[in-house]
Amino acid sequence: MKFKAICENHLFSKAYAKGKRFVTPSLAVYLLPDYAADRLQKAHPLKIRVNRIGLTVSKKIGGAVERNRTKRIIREAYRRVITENAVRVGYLIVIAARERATKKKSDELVPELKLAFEKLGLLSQGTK
RNA sequence: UUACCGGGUGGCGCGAUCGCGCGGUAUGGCGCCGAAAGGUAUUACCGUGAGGAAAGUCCGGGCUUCAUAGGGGAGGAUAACGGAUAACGUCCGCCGGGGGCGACCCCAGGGAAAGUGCAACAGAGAUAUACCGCCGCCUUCGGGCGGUAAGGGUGGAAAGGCGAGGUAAGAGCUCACCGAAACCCGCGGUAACGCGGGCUUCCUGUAAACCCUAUCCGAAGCAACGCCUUCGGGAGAGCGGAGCGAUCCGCUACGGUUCCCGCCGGAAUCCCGAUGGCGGCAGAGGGCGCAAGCCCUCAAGCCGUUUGGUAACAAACGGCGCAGAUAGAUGACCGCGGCGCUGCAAGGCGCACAGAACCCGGCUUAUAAACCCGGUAACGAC
RNA sequence: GGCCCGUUGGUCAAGAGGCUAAGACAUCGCCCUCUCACGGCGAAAACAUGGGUUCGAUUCCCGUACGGGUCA
Repeated sequence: MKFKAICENHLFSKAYAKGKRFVTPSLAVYLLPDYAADRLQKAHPLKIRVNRIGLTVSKKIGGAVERNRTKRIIREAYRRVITENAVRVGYLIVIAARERATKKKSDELVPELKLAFEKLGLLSQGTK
């Protein structure tokens, strides 16, 4: 399951400044409606609306190995959340790792991420 | 057995399920994003996918650009000698010095006898000196003048050490022995150097102070650079000569491998800047094929064997010939096994340091547990 | 990814081989004042780290750690 990544710095800044925020013990999630969603939907070969997602792991977490591993675990948790639940699309999602995330297994992050998505109103009513 | 010394291997393994990057084959779309260049799916299968340090960026090389011969200066690096290497500040051997009972380890290890500078405090005096002392002379008996580096004390360093002669007292002033340094001769060694002899001299330390000597070095770096795209800006100058003229020639401003000399360019239309993109970036050559691709050969490199060499290394033969991302691909989870710690046991906990970014050769630093080889000392046994 | 710098009290900083390692602000104590401020006097407090050169290193050389700048 692929997802579109955020790489521009200004989108991160917007998400931090204007987006809705929910913080769990090991993650901080920022959500902002994606103004470019319509344009991206047209660009997509299969005409699917997608969420754009950005991962932030600061140097405070550790070296390159630790940070890569943390990003992989968060990505795995995100993948499982969106396959097990129906998630509304057309948003910018920035997930920042807090210091505890390094030691977690991906099983433990799934409920956290799901809770955050629920509180932010990302989950639609119908189950998949 | 205990305590060490030197070198090397290695960097947990296997199997399910889900998932990722790249390449390929099929499937599939001809749409969409973008100003353009350019980019792009879905699904299935196959192949492939991080390190010994990928790190620090401390050296060396390839590669690329700077339109350009050469010489000099400045600046930088290195420093016994011989070799290895594409090259190195690396590696090997050897010499000298220092440390260790020893295996062995450490050393920016040229020149202080070319010149300059510096040596605080202490001390009389730091490259030159007379404070105390010793000796001679004078004396108003307080001391003064002269000689003296043997003795005292200071210091990291005080005119080589010690004995005899010598002297008023002393002094390499003279002599014997010892020590050090330069030079010459002989022997050994490719050489640094070592040993022996001769002669001369007795000279503080510091060059990781300036400096001198020898050798080497152009500068920048893949964010280099090349091409494409769209846009913006600038320069196409002056003088003299030839020619009816287009134009040509010379000089100058100016520009350039950054300073100087010299040389080149002095307008081929060229230069500068911005925007985004592709290449550089995954070796080279050949064959087949419309193409995608497939096959063959060879290099760099890696592994093994043999030969040469004390060794670094070289040569021959055989095999392999291997990641290419762009918010940055190897993960998650489960089971079985391995090793270590803990525990009577069941079990529990842990398995390091750490992530390629143009590519190589080194150095330095980080690194859990385990294994292998060679050697030393002490003790014990035979 | 490349290149280039820096590190001295709590903070800003001078010192560039030897002296008690300046100075300012901040802190603390005393004086001044009815009290506070200002002012005066005094105190405490530092050379990032491991080696090397040197008689002697904060300074010179090498390594390490940390921090910063710059190039699209």
